[in-house]
Amino acid sequence: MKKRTTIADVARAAGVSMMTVSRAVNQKPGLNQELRQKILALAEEMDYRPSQIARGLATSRTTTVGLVVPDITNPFFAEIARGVEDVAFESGYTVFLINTAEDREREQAALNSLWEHEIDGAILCSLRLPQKQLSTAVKRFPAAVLFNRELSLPGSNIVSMSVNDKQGAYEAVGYFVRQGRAYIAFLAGPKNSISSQRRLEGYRQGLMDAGIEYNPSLTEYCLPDTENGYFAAQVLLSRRPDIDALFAFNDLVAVGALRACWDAGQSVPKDIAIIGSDDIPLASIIRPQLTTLHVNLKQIGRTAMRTLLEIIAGNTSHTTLQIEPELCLRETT
Amino acid sequence: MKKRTTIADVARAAGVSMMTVSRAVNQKPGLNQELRQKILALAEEMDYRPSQIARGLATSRTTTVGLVVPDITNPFFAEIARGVEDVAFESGYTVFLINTAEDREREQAALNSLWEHEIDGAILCSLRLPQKQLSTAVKRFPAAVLFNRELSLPGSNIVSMSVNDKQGAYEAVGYFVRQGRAYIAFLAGPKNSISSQRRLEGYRQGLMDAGIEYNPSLTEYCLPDTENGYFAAQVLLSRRPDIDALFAFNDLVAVGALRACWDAGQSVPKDIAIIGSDDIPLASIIRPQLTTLHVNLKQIGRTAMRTLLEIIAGNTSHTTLQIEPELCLRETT
DNA sequence: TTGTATGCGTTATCAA
DNA sequence: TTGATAACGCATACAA
Repeated sequence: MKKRTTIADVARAAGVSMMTVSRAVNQKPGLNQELRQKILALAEEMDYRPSQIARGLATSRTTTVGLVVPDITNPFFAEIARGVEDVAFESGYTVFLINTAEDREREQAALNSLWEHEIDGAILCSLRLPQKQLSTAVKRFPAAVLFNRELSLPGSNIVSMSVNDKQGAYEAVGYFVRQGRAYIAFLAGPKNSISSQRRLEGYRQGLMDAGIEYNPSLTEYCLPDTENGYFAAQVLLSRRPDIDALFAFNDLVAVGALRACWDAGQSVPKDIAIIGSDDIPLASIIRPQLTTLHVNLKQIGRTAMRTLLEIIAGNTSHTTLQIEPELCLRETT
Repeated sequence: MKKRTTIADVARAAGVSMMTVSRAVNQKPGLNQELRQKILALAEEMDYRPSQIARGLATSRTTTVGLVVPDITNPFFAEIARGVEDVAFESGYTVFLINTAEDREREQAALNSLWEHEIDGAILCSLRLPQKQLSTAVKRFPAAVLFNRELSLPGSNIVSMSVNDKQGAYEAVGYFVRQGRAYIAFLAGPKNSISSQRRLEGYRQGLMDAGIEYNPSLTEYCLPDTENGYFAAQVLLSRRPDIDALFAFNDLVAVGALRACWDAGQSVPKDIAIIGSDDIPLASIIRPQLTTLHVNLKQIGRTAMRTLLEIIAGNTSHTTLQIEPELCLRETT
């Protein structure tokens, strides 16, 4: 590894002071044009790159942000991450990625780590941490965007972004009801997930408005992947063979459920209709294509990062953002 | 945002010098046991966390690593990223994630950015940058692991990890031949991909050893996703309706090809057999399940990060690592 | 328009 | 076993 060229090296070579080099490099005004050009050329030639570490210490801005997700192998978060990183990159920011694996201790550790690294802001997705711990952790950051998790705090450096899960679930149930389905099951995802709780609300509301009584035996929790969706659906189907519709926590779970229906000899959508959530790429790759609640995930990521940049810049326009899912009809309903 | 507690604050509160606090916090020897405990308790109580920025400036170690991938949305890289991050997290490292979108300028910018942030090491996946630029960029890092890209350099701070793409392709072709297939096509992925070139070699070698002449009209390049795999397969099928086997750059492309076969009225595997690459989760989710070249992606990520840590620690055990893919027979052959 | 002094929070080095 | 001082590379505040 080569030793870094420092601002002092460039200054010496150019026969000027460090400050002059600093001004040239940072596009600051108050500096002769040709001198600026000369310094810039020299810096380029000497392969000079400012140390963000030193700069961070001097300015307490690090041009880094943190992105915390449960699991980057979940396409839902991968899409969001891509959107976040795209905008960050365009804006000169670098993003720390941390997976929490749905584990609270890891969440806490992630937050601590990001804090130690003095990030300029954080985008926190689907955190499970209790309100109090989350609150104190978030307050340490100059800026934060919370995705799928509310947090009412004084101060304008936090904004919450959420998918309207309740409304989405409500619409899914409504669609089933209009199809004449009567035994509507809910594969609820992780029990401590906020999204799951919200969808349960929408699900129950939907049933109620249709005059159907809520029955807990039609709800089953599971980890949000295909395999666990499959098992949970099996449990559901053996407990309640009369199920004729199934709303799933996400598309991964929905696909698992689809397999379970097949293996149980049920035809989809004839015997059982299925609606997933999120519209990840998989939803339109598999056959039958999955009816699902569509949201533009990459766009959500982009918006989250843009919002974070606004907070950092001190122009917080809003304190909460709601994304409305859209029922996308395909072949499983 | 609260102001950070510094080591000076703790030192003042404890009535000792900053160095003593530093020694306590960093588990360094030469310090009275009860004093150490007292300081640690105080630090905890005062919510003190060392600034990695300041520490980085003082030690020129930042406990950060960079991970560069073409696209985190591609499950292949998401799985690897998860493995990398898991090990990094266990080891107290935080990882910068950057997507290059298969774009050389972005690759170069990514490498520059990571360098500015003075990462301790980098894991670079499937870079497209020309040898020379890659070489000078990589030399700036204290340590680097190159995945699916060779680079022979003096110095022992670089190791290359590769999937044996050539062998994998060779085996896929061999399997087709043993099945009695004669018109074996290759959906080659991105033209400037190293993996693609290697697989082409294995593909040609496989044909040659079977006494089949290589014909360029049976090879088609495409971006490595399902949609582009679909289109490329259509091109292939209309140009050569006699195709009876198809080896794909990756599973995403293979699934696209599967659809194209169906839409062309071809039955899989009866009329056309398909073998994918990588064995991403999708491969066993779709029906028919995809025959593919299996590699343990998460494990690759873990190994990459462990290797990087070894280099950083100065115990480089090897300079190249080869991963052997394993033909995993499922329902498309 | 350019330069000088100072500090950011931490650790290395040397001294006590 | 503990502490004082310098240094890491850069930018801010102020001076020339």
